[in-house]
Amino acid sequence: MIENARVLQPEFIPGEIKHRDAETSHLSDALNPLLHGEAGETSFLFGPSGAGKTCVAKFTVNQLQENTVDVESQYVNCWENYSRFRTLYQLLDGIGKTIDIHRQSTPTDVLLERIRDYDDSQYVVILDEVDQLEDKSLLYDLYRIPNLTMILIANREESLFAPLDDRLHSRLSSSERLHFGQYRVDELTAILADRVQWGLATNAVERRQIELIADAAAGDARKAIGILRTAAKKADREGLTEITAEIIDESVPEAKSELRQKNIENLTSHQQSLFEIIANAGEINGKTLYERYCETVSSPKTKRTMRNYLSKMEHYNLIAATGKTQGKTYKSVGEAAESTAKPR
DNA sequence: ATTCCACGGGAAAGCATGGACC
DNA sequence: GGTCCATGCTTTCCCGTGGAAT
Repeated sequence: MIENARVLQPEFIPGEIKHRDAETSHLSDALNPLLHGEAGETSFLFGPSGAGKTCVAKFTVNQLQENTVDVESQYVNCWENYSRFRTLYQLLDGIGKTIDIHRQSTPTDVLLERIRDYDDSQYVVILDEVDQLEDKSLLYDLYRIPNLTMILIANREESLFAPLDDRLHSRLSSSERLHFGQYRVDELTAILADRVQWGLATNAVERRQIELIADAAAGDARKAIGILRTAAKKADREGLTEITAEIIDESVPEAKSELRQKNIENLTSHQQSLFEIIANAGEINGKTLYERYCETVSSPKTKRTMRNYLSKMEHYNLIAATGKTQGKTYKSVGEAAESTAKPR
């Protein structure tokens, strides 16, 4: 059934973008100076997840690079590279200047300097999930590099601007800001239909079933494609030639837990046992959680460290914390908590 | 009003790693 | 090779804050 798995991957960028014409042309205007060898304007892309921000950014930059030679580009996910060093390292990687820097024994200043020294060509940089960046002053440093153009992506405008200091605030306030809304069901359906056409065998799924998926995704394109991918794989496994409504029904929660399982595997063993305790308890307060954790693990970390872990897990949306101070309790996110928290 | 204690930020110690030097 | 040093990352220590219990 699956003929081209690549187009079902979350990072796939199609050759044309549907239902984001205004955003795409707006961003492409901001990048226009690059066609004449000058730096583009700093742009901000805001909007909920799965609204096409990353896709539009990558697509527009790709398009730009097809029309001009002397532009380098790099995409950095600041969620994964949240430290100043890691982000800078990725940026250097984009211009092939990481040789002899693999080691950590290089001060971050040197990395920044090396980017600053680079003036072979214009450099476009997409910083995704930029609100996750620990040290926001990096944006200020990057902003001051003449031939560097930044495209900054974040979920909510406030979450990015609130922690910025005045100096950066005033610099960036004049930048281009693009707000993305959620996709409507018919828009998602069109996006999915394309993927179906490119990636699946003909007649593998009916229009009505595509709408079903679009509806279940609640405006989130990434989620929609995830469900489609899961459903197609499932149908393949079961030897079906068509994706039925039943398959889709089963795939919706599966697609969700797939991502979740991935996140869980990224945790250290200590974090995993914490997660299991929370999942099994349903809801638990900090004190008893720490007590049980100490019983479970052979050499437990400090209470303070546990809190660090917990905030990280909250960050990953694996658990949710409610209440403040004394009354604060933790619980795992999602219904199928017990089934996903299998010991390893 | 007072005490208690969880929370979370910042400083500092500890750890792993790779480079320079001998 | 062996030793020391620099660096980023992780963990711990320390402490102010503020809500809850007494």
